[in-house]
Amino acid sequence: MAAAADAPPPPPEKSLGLLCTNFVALYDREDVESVGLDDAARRLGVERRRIYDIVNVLESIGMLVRRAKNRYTWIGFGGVPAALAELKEMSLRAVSSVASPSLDETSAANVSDDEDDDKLDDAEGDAESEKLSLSQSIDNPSDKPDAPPCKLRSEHRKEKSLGLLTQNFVKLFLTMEIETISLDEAAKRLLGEGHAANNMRTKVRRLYDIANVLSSLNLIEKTQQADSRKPAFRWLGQAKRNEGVTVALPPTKTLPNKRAFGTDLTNIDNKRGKLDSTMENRGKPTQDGGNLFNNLQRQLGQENRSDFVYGPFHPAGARKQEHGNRTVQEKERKSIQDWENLASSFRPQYQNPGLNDLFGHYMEAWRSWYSDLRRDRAS
DNA sequence: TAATCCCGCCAATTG
DNA sequence: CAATTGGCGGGATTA
Repeated sequence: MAAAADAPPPPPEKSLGLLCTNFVALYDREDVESVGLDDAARRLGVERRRIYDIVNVLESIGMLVRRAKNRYTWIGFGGVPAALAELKEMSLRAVSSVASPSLDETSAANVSDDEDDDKLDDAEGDAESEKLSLSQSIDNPSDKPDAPPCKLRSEHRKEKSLGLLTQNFVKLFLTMEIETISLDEAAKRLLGEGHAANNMRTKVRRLYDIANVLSSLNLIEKTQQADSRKPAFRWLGQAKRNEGVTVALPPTKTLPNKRAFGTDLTNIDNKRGKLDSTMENRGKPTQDGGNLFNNLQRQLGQENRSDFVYGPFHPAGARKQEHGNRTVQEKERKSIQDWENLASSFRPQYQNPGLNDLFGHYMEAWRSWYSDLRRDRAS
């Protein structure tokens, strides 16, 4: 019972969407590079489980990278373009079916789910390699002497992961011909052929979660399906079709173009819960120190002199009503295909896997030491 | 009532 | 083995 309760009563942000908004507001800062799960859970006042949900989808979008147990590296919105480009390319690549190269609809990324299927598609370009484990020989006390199509048990789980679902969901938007899609439809699409009725219900439930998070990031927006009144989602993010890349990211952070003074704190609204004081953002003087990733990004950004193009910022909670919209409504659509290049610049990084790994470990150590050093006030 | 989606049990995975 | 991850879906909330 240590007295001292300093931390202001952990704001009870319940909905995943708001939670995500707060999560971003909390870590999307120049001086942030490491994110600890326990820390996040504590700061946001929610159970650990919820943090996993957020972290998983953010990672699938390139805003975070897992560094170690309980530890993630914050990349921020700067990592989104690259991830999206990767996803887009990935889905375009998968257009080829089994044969007959001529005549293709280029429609839809085909991904299935269910029992067995899906060809593993790892996340963005970056060291990846999950197999490599020989110790994973827990199977087979009998039969299946050989089984080429035998998926690792471990993969089966990943196939249904929130992260993968998120990527597939996004891919859908990046390749679709229509601009709006309902969750039911999305679920149907993502479920390939195997109609499993009950399976679908679960899939949709997951999509609700994902949609909420993506909405809070302003990558999608809930609308009405053209004619019918079915709620649907519209893609707001960048990297659509073969166009350049438009951006509609929330303000705050990245590039000191113009210190947008106060005007941060993107958490408002309180649809579900009743009232909430929302977390307060203490203006922390960006003491900063070393920040490899952000620096790297800034550097690249400088090289491409493109900067971000902040689109209209949505109230983050703009569910449906939005009268009294006093936000700058610059529908300006600046296509910056340079992002594509930027994406390429990121990928190469370290060819040598071993080196990459080493570097990773080194970073991890450094990171934990650093974060440990400034474990926030509290003692 | 139907559309949403919070909550947290408990099974995989890791270390 | 304990701890960390995270499917999954019952059932509470809302629209």
